[in-house]
Amino acid sequence: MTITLLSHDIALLAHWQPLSEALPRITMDPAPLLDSLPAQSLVLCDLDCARLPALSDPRWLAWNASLRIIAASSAPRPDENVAALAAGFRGYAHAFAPVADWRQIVATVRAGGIWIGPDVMARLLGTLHFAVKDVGGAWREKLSPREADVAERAAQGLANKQIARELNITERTVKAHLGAAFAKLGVHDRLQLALLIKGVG
Amino acid sequence: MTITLLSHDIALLAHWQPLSEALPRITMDPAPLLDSLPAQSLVLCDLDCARLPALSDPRWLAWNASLRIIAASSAPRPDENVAALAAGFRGYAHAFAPVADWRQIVATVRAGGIWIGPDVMARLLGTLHFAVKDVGGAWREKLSPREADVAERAAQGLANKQIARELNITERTVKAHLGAAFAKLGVHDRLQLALLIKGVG
DNA sequence: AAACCTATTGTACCGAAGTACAGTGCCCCA
DNA sequence: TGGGGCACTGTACTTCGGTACAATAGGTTT
Repeated sequence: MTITLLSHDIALLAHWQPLSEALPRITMDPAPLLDSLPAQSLVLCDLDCARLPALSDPRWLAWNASLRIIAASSAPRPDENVAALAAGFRGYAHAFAPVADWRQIVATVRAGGIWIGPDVMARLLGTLHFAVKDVGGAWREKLSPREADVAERAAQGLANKQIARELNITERTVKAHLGAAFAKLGVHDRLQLALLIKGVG
Repeated sequence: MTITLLSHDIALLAHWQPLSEALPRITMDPAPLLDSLPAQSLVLCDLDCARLPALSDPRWLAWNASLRIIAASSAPRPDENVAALAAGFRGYAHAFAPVADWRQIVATVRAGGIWIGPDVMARLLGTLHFAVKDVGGAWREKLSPREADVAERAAQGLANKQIARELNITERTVKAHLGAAFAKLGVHDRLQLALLIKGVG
């Protein structure tokens, strides 16, 4: 099955080339092209494309009903991601993501699925009050109980001094536990620790 | 990597056989088996399996925290799908979906993703679009474009020096933008900023 | 023209975070 | 009876983050 590549960025077209057997279609005005594609066609669409309707444009709903369009953004944002999915896009990813990732995304969509990144999935789950807070909780097993206590609080935004008070230990001990946690988890500071523990980033 | 197949339906086990190099584990009581599997194991679990806990059973949360379980149903229903995701399952699909589809689902989950069908995704977005958008995009609108650039990178764990290099500005300017972002968003440091932007905590 | 927002940079300072190099005491396992 | 992991603490140090008090310049609004 051929893939239609839709972008005005030569570098991006080159990046995507390995995904598509056919040559890219060159067009200055994307709308008529989208209208003319056969049903079920797979399309990679660069959202930075000139003359592209806004995601809120109802035409996207029509196109996405007959086609399978994956959105690409050179600067992905969660809100744009959600808007794209709401507009019916089958996926949303960084335009210059590794080709291997793009292959995976394309394969998922081709199989009738929707590609959704961990970032947006985390928001969805959080919004739904899903009790999956410890999915990805492997970090805890790598730490001693006390280290986990400290790491958890640091990841919530507490200062060392606050953690010390809360656990009835000195700030020095907090630093010791945190340092050990950094080493064991392969991070360098509490922010990276938080992103790891919270399963984002 | 081996895949554990969990079903009491001989026909289904045969259907899944091509997915797994190893022979299926035969068990009458699934719970102990799930307890004993090594972390990160990939499991295909037939929800029609006898003696399986209900999806609301908290043990699923524990299992899904350490394993990667994909639910299969011979009669998929959207509500069951949502319940499965809420229980932490990494995917939900028709048990006798084509093997090619199952391969795709397994690949997606193995890559750390969650496989979600188009129908449920549409329902999720239909009901949650606005809530998610609020969580995900509100902060950006409160900041100037440049402040948002800096804040976004800080929330990813980059140091001021790295951000400065990336945006071709001095570290001082990064600090200025960050300070302004802190004030506008009502936080006091980059960690709280990250938690706010990432929509966690 | 004045007021305002934005983007940019400078110097200087303070406190928090993180690390290096220690030490003590407890418990468990070989 | 060691050795090792864990919990805890100390002093001293460096680096980073954040703020205070500035300045310059381009753009928009009133």
